[in-house]
Amino acid sequence: MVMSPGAIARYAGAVMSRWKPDADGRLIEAALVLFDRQGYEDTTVADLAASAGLTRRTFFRYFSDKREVLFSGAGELERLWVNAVTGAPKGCGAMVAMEAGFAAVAEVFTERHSFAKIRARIIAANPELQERELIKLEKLASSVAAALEERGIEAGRAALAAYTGVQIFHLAFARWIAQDDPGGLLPLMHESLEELREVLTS
Amino acid sequence: MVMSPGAIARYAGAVMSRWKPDADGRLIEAALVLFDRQGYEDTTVADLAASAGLTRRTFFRYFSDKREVLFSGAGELERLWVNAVTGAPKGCGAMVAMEAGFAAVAEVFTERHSFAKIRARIIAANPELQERELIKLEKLASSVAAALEERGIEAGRAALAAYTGVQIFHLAFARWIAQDDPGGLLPLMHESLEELREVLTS
DNA sequence: ATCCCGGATGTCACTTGGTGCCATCACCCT
DNA sequence: AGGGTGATGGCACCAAGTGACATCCGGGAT
Repeated sequence: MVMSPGAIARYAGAVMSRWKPDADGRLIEAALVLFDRQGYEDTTVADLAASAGLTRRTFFRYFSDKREVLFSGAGELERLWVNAVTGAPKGCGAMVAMEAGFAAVAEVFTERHSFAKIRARIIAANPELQERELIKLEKLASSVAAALEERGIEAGRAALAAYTGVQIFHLAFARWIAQDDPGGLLPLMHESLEELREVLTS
Repeated sequence: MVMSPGAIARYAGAVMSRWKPDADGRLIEAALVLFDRQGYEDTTVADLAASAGLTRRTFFRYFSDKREVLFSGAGELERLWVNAVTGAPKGCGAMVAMEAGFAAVAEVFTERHSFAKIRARIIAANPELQERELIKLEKLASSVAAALEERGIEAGRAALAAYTGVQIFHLAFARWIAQDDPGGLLPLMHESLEELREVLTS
């Protein structure tokens, strides 16, 4: 299981507090287990909260809604990608800067292949969750586009590069989930991008 | 206002029935007006139903949920695009077949510019509606990909062409909404696609 | 030691979206 | 005349969110 920021902080020598530590992490863990076992629809927020030793009201203090418990990692992903784009070698083109994000993202996912598989299975089984996933990708693309603009790339080209890059990531991620090699995400992204270049120019 | 299928059928010589005709059309109309005037969140389904002379329960017989009342056209859009792809000249490449869809889609939207503007304003103001829009585009892309496969195009290339085409449509549509020329959608789509080719190969 | 403050949690009431079930009631067909 | 049909209304109910307030313990200030 991936540790939440809170979990790490408390693990690192914090004193025993009044409440069991890592409430958000426990909620995420409960969600993964229960959603996968009995389905998203058939799991109530009260179920999740009880499984984590909390109440409904407290769940909504950590996550703005029931779907969000599966998407807490989206912010981190966005930060990673944006930083990679921002830190790409000065003067390189839009797509090259974009691809710097590929590497950063692929690396962080290699240790989470089995986690990602379960999560993907849950999401694939429910349209509400797919909607949330799509809007997270949209947000990601728009942030990456902003990072490209920051590098002096014209807005239109930045948007095209960013949205296409995220689209490629999405597709490659789906292929990566469907296979068994946890390290194969980066090559899949590059292959997909090459394939797109081919399709567009043929 | 765009007439719903029911409205057209009844308009074409149907006899007076027990109920006021075009219930779904009235609900859509009410949604456009009320969502725009007082916001999506601050409009209840009961408000919409009352405005159309119906009850909450009846609303949910026409639309599976509150968001869906703004997306009844998605099916028609998908049919149009898929038919265009299927009917494209035999033997032409993936992207050329895709672009046949561009023309079909652009044409149907030229008469709905002001409608589309209002609708876009409503959607832009609410994340729930943006999510629904994104999943409709996803569904559109996947159907177009299937239509491309039907033409003998390999699955991977079909997916890339379809998702990219829909992405381009999405971007061009946003630009079209932001301007005043109701006929300019098709050129915008082609320009955006050309721009993408340039970004990808530079 | 006492007091107070702050922050994480619990409790409760309430609105709204969404659904299942049954009643109604005009129209149509035989 | 009578029965079927289909769109609608009414009602009860569950689950997702939300706002307001109470609680309760640890830590710091006096």
